Amino acid sequence: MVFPEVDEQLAYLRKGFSEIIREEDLRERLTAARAAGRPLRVKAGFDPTAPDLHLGHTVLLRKMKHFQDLGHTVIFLIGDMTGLIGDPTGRNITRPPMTREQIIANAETYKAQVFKILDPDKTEIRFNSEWLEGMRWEDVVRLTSKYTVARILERDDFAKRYAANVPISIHEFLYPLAQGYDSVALQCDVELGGTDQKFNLLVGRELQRDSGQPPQIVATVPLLEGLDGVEKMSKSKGNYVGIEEPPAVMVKKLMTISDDMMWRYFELLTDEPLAGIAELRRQAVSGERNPRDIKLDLARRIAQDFHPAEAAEAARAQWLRDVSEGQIPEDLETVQAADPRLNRILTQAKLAGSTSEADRLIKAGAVCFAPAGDGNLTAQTTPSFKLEPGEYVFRAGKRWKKVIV
RNA sequence: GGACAGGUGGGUGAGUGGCUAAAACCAACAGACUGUAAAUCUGUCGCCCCUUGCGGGCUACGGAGGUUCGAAUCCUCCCCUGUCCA
Repeated sequence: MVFPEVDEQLAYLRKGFSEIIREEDLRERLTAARAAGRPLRVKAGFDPTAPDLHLGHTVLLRKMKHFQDLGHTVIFLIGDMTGLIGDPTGRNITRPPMTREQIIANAETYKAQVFKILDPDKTEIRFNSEWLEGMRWEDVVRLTSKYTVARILERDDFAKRYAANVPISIHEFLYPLAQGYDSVALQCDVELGGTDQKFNLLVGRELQRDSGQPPQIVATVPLLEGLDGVEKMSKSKGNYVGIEEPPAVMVKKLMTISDDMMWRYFELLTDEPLAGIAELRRQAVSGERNPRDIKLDLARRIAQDFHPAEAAEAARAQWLRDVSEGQIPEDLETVQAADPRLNRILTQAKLAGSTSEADRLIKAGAVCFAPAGDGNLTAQTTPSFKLEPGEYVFRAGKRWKKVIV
């Protein structure tokens, strides 16, 4: 195995991490690995419950890929023990433990998604139940004795919850230890994770040192803000772009980010070098290029990571046509409506969640329609307005449907 | 084991017998303005019905009962959370 020069590797790896603990150690480890012709073992852990990946996850996956590009081995660790136990943290929701079958099914879903970015030949997929499941009570107690309550309470989110009198269950203390133990079991050289994982990642160093292994290098990636630009991207917040979404949806969603956010997306989600990003930014600020076009190009590039180039380009063109020029979109979903009253049509077409909501939309002037083929949409603000039978194109706010009445 | 505090709409959080479908803020949705971005302004923001009216009905403040003409608000029991003491 031949690896690039250490300096070259370091430069390639550095971009996109928010912190590397410690960079000198990484240099040393890279040097030793190169001399021995041995790839580094780089681990990142994933939750078995969320096999629906979005761009937020890809920030980390992209860094994993970068290690692979340099010839190193990446361990995609699925923390299935958590899933087997069931996590009662969420207050009102009792999350039932997952069955082994579910976990295996989730893992398959992961593979399908993750290999859009990672190189399968350089990826080991592992489950932490492999070593955690066989531990005896005695082993677990010994593991817990390696850490103190005071130290574990240093973890930011524990500290905050403790201060705010928000419950913390004992088993939550066990997760950082389990995660750290994973590094011991896998003899990791490097562990990657989000900045929110820093504490857990550092526990791995302690436990490795304790068992006579050189402590792993810890590298954290920033958490990607979602489309709203404020909260971190997450499915439950609805501010996400899923990597399995069609290119047109990706582009449409990405175009709603603020101009400020797009530089961050460039940095974390594309391979554009920092100097290139700075140049684009200059062009936008100076008015040399319309920021919209730069954003559109960003959206296209991101879509292209998960779809063929032609599809991404088509999505870009479609956005311009549908959204920017305000034309009636093509390929509208067609729905049958049995009741000819306007508010019923909206609920039947799922343009509104309830009749009450439909009434509100209509009164707010958000609804207009036209017979199919006729480009002149007319607004209608009477909820019980009855339509003649026929085929119509409907718009409710930003959403469109074709409806047969 | 004992004493105390608390559980309200997607979130934070007011409200201690009728004026409360429930303040305020956030989120969300819509309209205006734009590059259908952001920001800003305006409106909406439980469900259902119609003759769409500042209309009518139903459901809602941890759970189950009770008091009352009337309860998120008072009482009883239960469940959950936190604090202090042991």
